[in-house]
Amino acid sequence: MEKAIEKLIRSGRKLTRPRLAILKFLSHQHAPISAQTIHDKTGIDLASVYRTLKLSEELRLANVEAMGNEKRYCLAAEPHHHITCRKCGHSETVRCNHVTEGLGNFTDISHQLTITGICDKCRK
Amino acid sequence: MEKAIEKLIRSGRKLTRPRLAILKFLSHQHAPISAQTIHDKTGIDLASVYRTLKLSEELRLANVEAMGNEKRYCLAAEPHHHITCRKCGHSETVRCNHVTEGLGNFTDISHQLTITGICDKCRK
DNA sequence: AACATAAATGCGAATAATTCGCAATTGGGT
DNA sequence: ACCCAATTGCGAATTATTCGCATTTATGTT
Repeated sequence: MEKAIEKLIRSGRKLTRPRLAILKFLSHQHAPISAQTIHDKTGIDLASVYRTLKLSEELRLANVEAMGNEKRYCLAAEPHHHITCRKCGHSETVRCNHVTEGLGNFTDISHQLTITGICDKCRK
Repeated sequence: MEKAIEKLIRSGRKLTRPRLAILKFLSHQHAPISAQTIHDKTGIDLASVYRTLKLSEELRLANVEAMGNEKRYCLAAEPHHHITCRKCGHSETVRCNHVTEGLGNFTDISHQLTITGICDKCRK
């Protein structure tokens, strides 16, 4: 989380109470989480949650994935992804060696790997 | 595309005109595309486009990624992903060896890798 | 080849997700 | 402690996605 806060400040933004609360909250999650849920759990205004998440995406403090019809976020800290059960939603962590240098004609690479499967509890 | 059609039929669904048109349209894209765009270009009713895309996601005929605030789809044909420029949106294809067998406690794996970067044209 | 019928479409209306506008507040420098 | 641009919170607006239902259409059967 420290890294995210640093980046935020280095970008010239203010480290506000809501932003800190959201980053802190995100840092405690073990699975990607939606704006609505962050709002529900932290009480921070939904529009502000969206603004912070959008900013976090831009500054790449957080990664996003499409789950159902909402976006879910997690801190882009250590190289990792999640694998999520398509039946029950249970998530586990998957380590990964991020590619960050270059790929083809592209530089400044960022990536998000969304993995789904069926977990052992759901496998009948 | 043939593979997608096969899967669709094997699932017991009808191979309808709109579904075929959408799959065909998707198969011609070189970058993931939104429901709205499919509707615009094919004239198929937006609700039907959504229904077909949702079904395609469920049957895993197509992969989805979150781009901006809409979902974008591409056929889940040969193992590949896209890398997209965060400035201009330009996409290129990235080959990949899909993991499909098992990962941790999970089976029946599906994954979607969303990669962004800055393309050479945008790199000043 | 026409028939029956469950599945799918198209349309309009509803809901959910996300963003906007603006007055009030606040973090970070001086 | 003061200033001021950045940010918040709220409500209203948009945009994305889904629903309900009458009509149409694939597909199996005669």
